[in-house]
Parts: sequence; structure tokens; C-alpha cells
Amino acid sequence: MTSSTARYNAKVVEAKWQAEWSANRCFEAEEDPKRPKYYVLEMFPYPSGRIHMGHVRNYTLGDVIARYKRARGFNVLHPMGWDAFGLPAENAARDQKIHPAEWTYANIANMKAELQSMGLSLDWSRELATCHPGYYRHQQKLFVDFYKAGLAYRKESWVNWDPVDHTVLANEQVIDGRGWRSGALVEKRKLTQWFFKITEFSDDLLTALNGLERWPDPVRLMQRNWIGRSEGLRMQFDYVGEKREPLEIYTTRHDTIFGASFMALSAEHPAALAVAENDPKAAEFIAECQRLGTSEEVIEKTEKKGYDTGLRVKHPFVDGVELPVYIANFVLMEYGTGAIFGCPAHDQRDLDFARKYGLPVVPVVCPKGVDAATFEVGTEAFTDNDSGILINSDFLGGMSVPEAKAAIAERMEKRGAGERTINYRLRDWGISRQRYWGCPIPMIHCDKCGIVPEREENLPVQLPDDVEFDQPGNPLDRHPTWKHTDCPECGAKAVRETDTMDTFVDSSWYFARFCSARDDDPVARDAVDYWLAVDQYIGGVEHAILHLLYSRFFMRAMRTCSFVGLDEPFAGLFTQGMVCHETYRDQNGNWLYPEEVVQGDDGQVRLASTGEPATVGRSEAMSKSKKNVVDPGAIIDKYGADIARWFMLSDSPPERDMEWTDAGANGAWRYVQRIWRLVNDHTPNLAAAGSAMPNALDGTALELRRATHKAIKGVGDDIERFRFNRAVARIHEFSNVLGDFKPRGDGDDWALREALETLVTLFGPMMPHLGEELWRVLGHETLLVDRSWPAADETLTVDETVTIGVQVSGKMRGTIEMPRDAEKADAEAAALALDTVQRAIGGNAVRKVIVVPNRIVNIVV
RNA sequence: GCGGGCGUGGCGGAAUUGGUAGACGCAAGGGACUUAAAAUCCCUCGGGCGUAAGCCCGUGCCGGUUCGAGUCCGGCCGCCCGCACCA
Repeated sequence: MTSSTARYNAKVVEAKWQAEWSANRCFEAEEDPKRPKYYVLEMFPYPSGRIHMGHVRNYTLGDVIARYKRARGFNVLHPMGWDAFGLPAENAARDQKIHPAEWTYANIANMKAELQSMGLSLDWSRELATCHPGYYRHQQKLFVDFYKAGLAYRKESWVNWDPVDHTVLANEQVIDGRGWRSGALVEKRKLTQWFFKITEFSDDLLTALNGLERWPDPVRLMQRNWIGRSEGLRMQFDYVGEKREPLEIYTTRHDTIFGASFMALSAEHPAALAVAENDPKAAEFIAECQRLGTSEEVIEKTEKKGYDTGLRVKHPFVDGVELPVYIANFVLMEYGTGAIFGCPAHDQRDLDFARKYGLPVVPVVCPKGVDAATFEVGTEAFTDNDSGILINSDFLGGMSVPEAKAAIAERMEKRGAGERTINYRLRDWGISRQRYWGCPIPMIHCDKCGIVPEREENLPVQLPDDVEFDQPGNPLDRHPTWKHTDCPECGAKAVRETDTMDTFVDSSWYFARFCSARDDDPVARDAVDYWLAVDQYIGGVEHAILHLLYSRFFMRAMRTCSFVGLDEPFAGLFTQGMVCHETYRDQNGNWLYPEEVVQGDDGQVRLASTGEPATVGRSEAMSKSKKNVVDPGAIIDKYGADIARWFMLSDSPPERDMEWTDAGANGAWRYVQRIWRLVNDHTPNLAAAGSAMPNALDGTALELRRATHKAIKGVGDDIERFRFNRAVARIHEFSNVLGDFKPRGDGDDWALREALETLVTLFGPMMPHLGEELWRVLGHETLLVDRSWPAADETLTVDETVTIGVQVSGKMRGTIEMPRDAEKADAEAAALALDTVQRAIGGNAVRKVIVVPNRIVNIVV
């Protein structure tokens, strides 16, 4: 096909349609109870300054869904905002002497322009930034209400202290013993902190996961493990000869009580601290334990160590047996009661410990099929509690593990010295941060009244503008006047809380704020009732636990305080893969940017500047440190947004990591030009728009219509199932058919118009600018975004003839063409008539013939 | 250590969920057009044998179920991710 049509100019065309959509307010959503709603949300970005390819992928995926659902007749809400509080702004303030707000808002302006150049169908009228008083004011109101409802509280606790960032970190923010942002080794400190009572909902957060059917299973599993429910027993042990409160432990293996040979206390356990008061050696051991880090390497290498306190407790079921009480470095204060009983034969840690200190190792559960009389535990504990029979255990003898657990629990409960307990790994969410650039916690410390919430009419408690960042620590605390105020209760001089909230708080309810982004209350009830839950949430797996769990907690807390009427914020969740790129290094091992290298004809990669050879490394997630980043702005500038979007959707399934390549982007560009020529070249052959379908199309027209309607069905199904790469492939196939199409017979012009309009509509959600432009080329005055998704004619999506594979004894020997749903006997006869089949049978007797209609014929000899 | 996922051409990946393995794209090679290049168009493209028709092999490895296995089951190997002294 030759063409005189000028090349498609993405730059001019894209700006034009973006302006058009904006002028027509195409994407501004309004509640309309008469229409079904669809809330599409991508995780909002941190305004770092520039968008990266991960954003492009994220927002492209969301935009395809939003535009598709819109075409399907849904009232779509698709908003965007900024997760705008956080440490980088303070670092910038310190390094560049610029106020965090100024830095943040400049970044927002820049990134907004970049996002707008992508042609996303976003409702910008609902834009919000979490650092704006108009947002955090409402967050403070939520905090006060949570406080009044008992869901926010203050307590002294051991915290993870980041010595570089000078702030407290939640457990979730400590990765391998290091701060998630600074990477510094985390220390333990005791501080008074604000907490959200997420454990109030432990059980509900766990069980409700079962109802989240449109969440990926791995994410649900991660949350399940994070919440970490276990069923066990709290048991009390009486001390020997001491007038102390009994020692309470938590265990899930009470069936092994007859194998107990010691007790172990956490170094932070009150009983351990009590011993240390009169025992310098104990105090020294405790201090040693607290110096220990919590990183993986440390835990791995650290020997199980203990200190014998000299205390003894009585075995609850064996008179005269006394168990030594140790302080041990492997017992956690935060889990259970901070004390355990050790059964070395059936717990690896206990076994290591017992071997070190020469404590008895008595097996009490015998594996099935092993002789109980000779069963011994060597260096490996027997921990399988599904199989196994109790031995050496008095009244438990011969029981299974569950039976033994029940028996022990019953006796301990009857005695009043035990209680069946459900325990969770999940701990309350510590939200205090000693930072400036965060939402101030709206509480006031009064000498007379204690801790008092700021009055609602005084909200927001606004951040002061005049702050310095030249020394570590919290600028709010150092500020000369800010924290001094009057007590809302008694009016006396009082002091503000100077901690600000963890930025995860900001992102735990923004999706609700979007429903009524300009309302005077945190949320307008009718708006959230209409729009929530988010129908489709899209973002990276890195938020699989924290952000999503906190948001789920927030919905429950907001429900408790009557802000919303539902528990689960996100009905559907999709976690996308990362965008990767090859990595390059020079001969000294320094990372190189992609644009610093060139590939020669010999395949060798060299430095563009000096010609010095470079090495190509594996494809990895784009990161500044490895310099394998490609700037979306440059791509959009060179090729246009549609090409970036199209390539993002092609080839790789969205949940998997994808590799960005120049060749791939080029391929997308060529495809866009091809479509452009295709539509322009065919346009003169079209029937007039709006003309009625001629009767009884056949021949080439019918074939084209079949391709058209198969494409409609296939692409729609694929988009619904998030199989965008498959949808792209189908559009390619369809446009290949159109490229080969030569109008000849009656009605071809009509079928061609249908096909071209369909093509444009199908890729419209993916390449919206090209779509609008070609829609205009096809003679329409309307906007493509206002066009409904076409309906597939089911009678055209199935072929009249099918190609059926023919096997002889399971080996492919040929194919036959048959009418759809042909009789089995006909298919069998046609199969047997094939030369290749006869040769393969080779005179052997046919034992049976399996015919699966429209699929396969298998002749078994 | 515990939990989860993945393994298909040179590459990204398809495969109607047990029924013609390799759709679609990228890369590569050959050809046409051109003074030339770009662009475009046509052809080839899992491996082996064969002039050919065709035959054999092939979805990480070994085994099993089945008329039939990339898909299901068992056991290995390799890579990736999450959690981690949780009693």
C-alpha cells in the first residue's frame, strides 16, 4: 500500500485532544445514583519532582480501565493527588535551603504537567495534596475522633530509632534491622508514642480477607501471615519456694509439656528486670541482649544464649520436677507474654539451647511408624505436629497432638492456671514521627488536664513556616513559639504535641477524600456511600502489606466513628510488575546511563564518548543508583504519549516485570504510523457514515465482519481480565486483516467502515489521542471518548468451519476442515481418509476413535 | 528456616484452562523499491534428517495418570519474591 498521507504528528495531535477533553470537562465525575459507578484508582505518587516509568505503567493500566469502563456506560471516578508529606522535602530543605512546601509544590506542578502530557482521563477537579492544610485538617479531625473512640492512644514503648533520620520507625518500616529509608542500623529506645489500635481489628482484618475475591492471592496471604494468628494457651507456673506472682507463658505446643526442661524469659520481661536489680551478672546479660541488633545476619549468627536466674518453677503435672528459669536472648517481649517453656525435643531453638546448657531432651511426640522405645532426638528437633503420637507423657500417652493440646488446655483451665488464647503477631501501629514535614498530631499537653485534643474549630493545627533544618531532630520541638498554646479545657498555658504523623496515615484515607474532595467535613457521607469502595485499585506489590493493611484499618476506624458505612476500601486490587532496563558499566565497574553507550554492529557495547568497551548487565528494575532509567518525558517528547502507553501494554503481562527497550518503543512508533496510514488510505473507500447495513453480506464483507466482531469480543474480554498484552496482540491481528483487505464485493465499503471504526474504538483506551484523531478522519464530529463500546454480534464470533487436529495414538498426523459442530461420524470418516493417517495406522486394527467435536480426532491403534 | 511464585524459540510472550505448542510483537537473515539511505512492502525464522512428500525430537530434569500433558499428580534442579528467634 502506498500513501501520500503525511506522517502522524503525535506532538501536535496529542496537545490538541488534551485541550479538547479538558475544555469539555470530559472526565469530571458527578454522583448520579441512576447510573452504575466505577471507581478506578492508581496509587497516588510521591512528588519527587519527575514521573518515572513505573508511574507511566501504573497510570496507563488505570487509564485503560477507566476509559474502557466509561465506554461501557459506567459513571467513572478516576482522580489523582499527591502523597506530599515526607522526608525528602526536609532533606531538600536542608541541602538546598528551600522550604519543604516550596520544594513540594514546585515538584507537584512539574509532575502534574508530565502526567497531563500522558493524556490520562483524570478528574483533576478533585486533585488533593496531603501536605495542604485543606487535607490534613480533616486528618486531624479523624485523629481526634479516633482518640475519642479509643482507637488512638499514647503509651511508652520500646521503639525502633533511626539514628540517621532521627525518627521512630514502625516495625513494618524496619527491613533487615535497618531503616527502610535511610538504611541505617536501627536502635532500641524507650519513648512515649502515639499509636493507632489496629489490633482492635486483628481478627476482622484477617477473616475479611476471605471476602476480597478480586485481590491477588499472594497479597492476601502476605497479609494473613503479617497478622499472624495463632491458637495457643496461656499457662501459669508457680515458683518454687518464692512468694512471687506465678510466671505466665504463652505456648502453642502445650501438648509437649511433659518434655519441658526449662523456662525462658525475654530480657525485657519484668521478672528478668526484677532479678537484675539484685544480680549484677543478670543485669549485664540483659544489657548484652539489648545491644543485639535485629537484622537477619545478626539473628542468624547469634548463638542461643541464656542466663540462669537461679529461680525454679514447678512442673504443673509432675510432682517434684522443677524447671530452671533462664533469661534468654531469643525470646521476644512483644510476642505472647514474653516468656516460654522450652521443650527441646520438639523445637529447634529450644534444642540448641538445651544442648548448650546440658538440659534434658525428652521426646514426647513420636513420629508415626517409629518405635517409641528407641526414638531419640539428636541435633534436629521433631517439629511435625500433624503426625505423631504422644509418648513419655503420663495421661497424654497415645494421643494425637490435637487431642493432647485439648486435654492440657482443659486441665489448666479447670485449675484456673491457664486459658486458651488467640494470639496475633500484629501489633499496634506507632504513628509518632519526630519530623517537621508531616501532619501535626492535634493534641495538647496540659499540666492540669493531662492530654487534651485540640478543639475542632481550631483545626487545622497548622505547621509553622519559619523553621530551620540545619540541625538534626524535630524543628517543631525547637521552634521558639509554635508549641506554646492554651489548654482547650482550662485555658492554662499548655504545650502542643510536636510529633507529626507517619506519612502512611496520609495515604490511608485519601481514596475516601476523593469522593468529596472539597467538602467541609473529612468526607461527605452521601458521596462516599455512592463511590466507595474503590472498584479497581492499581499499584506496586511493595505496598502489599503496609499501605493496604493501614487503609483497611482506617476504613474500620472511620466506620466506628460513622464517617463511612463499609469496612473494605478496595474491592479489586491489581499489583503491577516493575519496569526494568538493561544495566551498563564501564571497565572500572561504574554504572552508565543508557544514553552514554552505543551498540556497534559487532554487538559490542561501547561508551559513546570514548569508544571504550562497556559491559551489559542483566535487566533490573529501573533505579537511579544503577543509572538504568529512561525518562518518560524524553520518550513522550520524542514519540508521543500514545507510543509510551502502547508499548507499556504490549508484550508483557501487567502483573509481571517488563523490560523497556528502545527497539520496543520504536516498534510501537512504527505501528502507530501503520494504523495512521491504514485508516487514511482506506477512508476514500468507505460507505457514508451512518448508512444502513446492506442486506445479507457475504464473501469478503462477511469475512471482514467476522474479524471485526471477534476483535470486539476478544479485546473486551482481555481488558476485563487485565490481559492487556493479549488485547494488544488481538488488535494487531485485526489490523493485519484490515491491512490485507481489498474492497471488491457488495457491502465491502460498509463492512470496512464498521471495521475501521471498531479498530479505532478498541485501541481508544490505550492510545486515546490517535483514537480521537482517526475518529475525526473517519468523518465524525463527536468525541471518541463519548462513543460506547461496540457490542459483539455473537453469531459472527464463531466460524462456520473449524480446523480439527487428527491424531493417531496421540501423535499429530494431520488436520481436517469440518463444518462447525459436524457429526462425530463425519469427522471420523474425514480423519480416516487422510493419507498420513492411513500410513500411520499401517494396517493395524483401530481399537477406538475419540472425537471431541470441533477440537480433535484421536484414532487409537 | 517458613510461606508463595515461576521455568515454553535468540528475546518478550500466546496456547479456548486436558485437545493442532510457539498467536502477536521484537531481534535476525534474504529479497523488492531507491543513485544511496531511511521509510515501506514481500519471504524465512524451535532443532535434526531428507531434493521432496514427509519423518524424528522438542515446553528445566526424572517418573506417573490419560486415547491425549506446556497444562494434572509425585520427586528433584534452578531462579525470583515475601516473612523471619512469633514459642
